[in-house]
Amino acid sequence: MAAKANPVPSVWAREQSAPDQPALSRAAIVREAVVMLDADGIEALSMRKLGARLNAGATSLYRHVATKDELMELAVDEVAAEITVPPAGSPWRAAAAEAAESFRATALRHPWLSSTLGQAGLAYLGPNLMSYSERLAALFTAAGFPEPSRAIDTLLSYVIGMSTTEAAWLTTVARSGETEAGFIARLMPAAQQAASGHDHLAEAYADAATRVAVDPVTVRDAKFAYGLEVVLDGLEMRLPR
Amino acid sequence: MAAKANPVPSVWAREQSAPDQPALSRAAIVREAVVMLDADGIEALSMRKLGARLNAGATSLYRHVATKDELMELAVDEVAAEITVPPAGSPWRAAAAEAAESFRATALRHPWLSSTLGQAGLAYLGPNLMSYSERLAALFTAAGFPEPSRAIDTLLSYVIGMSTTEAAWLTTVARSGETEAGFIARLMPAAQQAASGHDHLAEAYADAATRVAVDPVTVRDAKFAYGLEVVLDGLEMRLPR
DNA sequence: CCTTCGATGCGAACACTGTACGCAGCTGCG
DNA sequence: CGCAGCTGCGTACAGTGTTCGCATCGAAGG
Repeated sequence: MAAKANPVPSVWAREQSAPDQPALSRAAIVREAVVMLDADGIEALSMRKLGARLNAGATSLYRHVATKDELMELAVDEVAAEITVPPAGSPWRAAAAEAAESFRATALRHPWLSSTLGQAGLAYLGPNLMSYSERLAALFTAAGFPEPSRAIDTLLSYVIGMSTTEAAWLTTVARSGETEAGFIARLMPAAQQAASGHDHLAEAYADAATRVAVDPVTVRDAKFAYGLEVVLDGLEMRLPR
Repeated sequence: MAAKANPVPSVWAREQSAPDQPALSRAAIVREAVVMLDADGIEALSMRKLGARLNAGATSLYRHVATKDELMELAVDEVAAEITVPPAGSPWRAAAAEAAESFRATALRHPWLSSTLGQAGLAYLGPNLMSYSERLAALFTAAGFPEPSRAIDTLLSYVIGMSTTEAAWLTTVARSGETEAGFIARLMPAAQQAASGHDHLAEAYADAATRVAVDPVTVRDAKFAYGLEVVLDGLEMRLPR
């Protein structure tokens, strides 16, 4: 490995020159990548297809983006701008809930976000992610948390975990071409059979099946809300009284 | 490649099936896949390399496994057997904490587990995962939770979210070839620069840097434990008294 | 004993992937 | 005008998952 002056070369250090928009630019590439990711999922994005979508050759993209991983990091930061956090000083609990719900909404709008972010650890340092973290830190500090970063990590872990599995589920459903309720109905026999011999599990599946048949979206919303309240209750206990 | 094109076929030259290794079987394939995943990470596992490791051609594996995705599902279920859950009726809170910690330990032992599981949604129905869910359901039901599956989903979301980012972090560190503290020290300048202008963030980074320089493992353990207590506190409030 | 048959291993091939390299053409500056 | 550097891209390489048809082989059936 070549030793380098800058210890950790970051995408964000290199600034893009021309802010105008000729056909091919980093901004245009990232924007189109997000469109493709949203439409066809993470494994449908290839440099060649992305290039074709931009009326460019595959290898032309490498003039503006060092590698595909870097492109993914840029795409994550692009959509991270959509996550909102109420200003510091807002009533804490409602504000935290709002931030969490905004994260979930963004993650469901871009189903590749959660898993990509989760697999990145803390290595993504894009400006939008940084400003997002900063706003969260400001909110929790103003609320009076003695260890705001701990509280934030807890909330984010819950939100990321729930959003990742939810997004994965929705992706699977979408790929099946069926409606969510229909897909569940088709999956049910296999699930029931796998659960045979496991009493609690079988019962839970049966319950879920009847409830979900009514309105899967509401069920998922309620599930997320339940866990969110649990975490917020736990956090509130850490606030100095 | 240098397959011995033996010019003089002889009964004696032909090596006999050695008993040293079991023939190709689904179990052997999955076992070796887990070994490779643990050693070199998820993107280093290819059907060809796995076949070579088993003294078999790449395509031979397809006699026992339908697809690589199916192989991953089998691998997940294989290591899922390592996660322990205390028997139903154990003191609830300690038992739940124990189950969560066992999950985390398994996820860190097999850093590909969390992300693979998260991306699968609820589609994995292997026997070990089912029995794991069943034991959790039994534990939470016995504890008296009115909606055990909700409580379980909450706890699991937190644990999966935290473990995924932690495993990703450790993978990144391992790939750098440095010690964890050393990697952090090298990453710090970039992080500080990215955080410039974000006051709370910069302070949080500075705090983390000094604390982590002492012992990163303890810091991560404490971080997980904090969030776990938060979630358990929130859950305990849902228990009828 | 010989024959048949299903299961198993595998070499070759296909359609992809990410990316390095070197050559062309354009643009803007001296 | 000349030239330097930026931009696009065709080609190529080393891989990937997976399909297909052929060879082998152990056991079962006559």
